[in-house]
Amino acid sequence: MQDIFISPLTSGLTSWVEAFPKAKISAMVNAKPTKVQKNASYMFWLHMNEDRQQWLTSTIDLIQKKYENAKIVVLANAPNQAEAFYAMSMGVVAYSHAYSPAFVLTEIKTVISHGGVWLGPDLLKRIIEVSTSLAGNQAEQVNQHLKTLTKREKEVAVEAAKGLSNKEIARILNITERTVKAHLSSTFERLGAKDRLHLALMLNKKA
Amino acid sequence: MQDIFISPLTSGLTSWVEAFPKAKISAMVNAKPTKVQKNASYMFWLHMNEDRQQWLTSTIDLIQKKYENAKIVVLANAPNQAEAFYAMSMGVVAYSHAYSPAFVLTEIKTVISHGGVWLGPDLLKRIIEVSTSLAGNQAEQVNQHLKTLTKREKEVAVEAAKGLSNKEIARILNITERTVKAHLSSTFERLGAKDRLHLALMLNKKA
DNA sequence: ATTTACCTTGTCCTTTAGTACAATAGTTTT
DNA sequence: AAAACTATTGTACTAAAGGACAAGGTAAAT
Repeated sequence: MQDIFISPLTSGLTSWVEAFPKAKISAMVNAKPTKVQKNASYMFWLHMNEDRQQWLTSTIDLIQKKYENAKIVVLANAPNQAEAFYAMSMGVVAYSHAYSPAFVLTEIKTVISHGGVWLGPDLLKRIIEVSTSLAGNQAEQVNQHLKTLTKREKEVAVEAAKGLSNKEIARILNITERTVKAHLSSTFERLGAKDRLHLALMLNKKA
Repeated sequence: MQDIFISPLTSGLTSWVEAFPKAKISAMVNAKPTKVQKNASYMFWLHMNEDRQQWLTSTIDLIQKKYENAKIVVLANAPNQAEAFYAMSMGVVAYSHAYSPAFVLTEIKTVISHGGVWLGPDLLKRIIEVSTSLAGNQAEQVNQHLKTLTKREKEVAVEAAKGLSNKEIARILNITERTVKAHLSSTFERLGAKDRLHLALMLNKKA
């Protein structure tokens, strides 16, 4: 696998060289690669200075168009979360500090070449925090709530949380509006919700 | 670093043995370790069968209490996202399939021992999708909605979306309850919301 | 100067929501 | 078998919510 560092620097950082002595370093991606072997695989290490999101976007686009299956890693001078998210959403498979020591770089390469994705511990931790409080765990938390309810209460609760009125809920569950109220009342009590709006907020929670 | 596999199996899977021939395998964590060297570092590989969340929780707790700085990895027979999130939130530093090939296990160990955190590509991809679509997009969409409202309507709307009653909103905005209703009514019309619950769902949307 | 958009508040009325107090009947647990 | 939990529905009442109709005041745009 051929490593190519794209950086404004004329010579690579020492850690890069240490990790990958045979890597190429160039200022920009060769749009018309002279010899793109069929089975050759490329790993691009994009050196990211601040305020180059424009450049990042177009460069990644270019690489993805010209080089099939190329792995793209972003090395940021000043890593930041938003940029990392952005890069990953474009298909970048690793995001790390430009001054990461050599062993981290080789580690990254190991992970990447096995089809993995690499993020520094801090970032990953942050992502996990974010996601656990959001989507992933959301289902969990909702379940946590719902599991304290009886079967029927659950059914009523989820409909109510969608914004349906008691009458509508009654119709689709084929019970009386009064019964809906009964289930909702006990639901409120069990979950400590003040009313259906709070219930909805609990079950649609994003925090 | 001493590797300890905690599993109901009497002998480890072949990939485990291949990756770590010198690892110990035991059915449970030794609560009172006979010889916990000061500087010894331990890596626990918890083999997770389905429906053992209880066990997982208590085991992780136990390890964290008895072994300082121990790294904990979960190997799941049937990996699933919710469980992964849960485990990571408890401080587990890697989560993977129990039948991961040996090279993945060593890869995990490499990453972990350098202070990293390891997740399989699928899971990580999912996490990234989730976080980007949430953290980023959500605010956008809400703004989209809010910007069609007047200043005052906005203020009322956000309070209503939190679950406050008209009376409460009136108090904090220092206006009459009637005025709150007026703002809400026009808000409903502008945003096409049926009532305050729908408004809340719109403004708290997680998509 | 006139129109337009906001903010404010009033009264009146209808519809929902939610609770209190009860009751019947099936299921599960102890 | 008795106790506890669940599902169902009734009547009645209180309190919000939301709309209809109306109107006075301010500020900006035409």
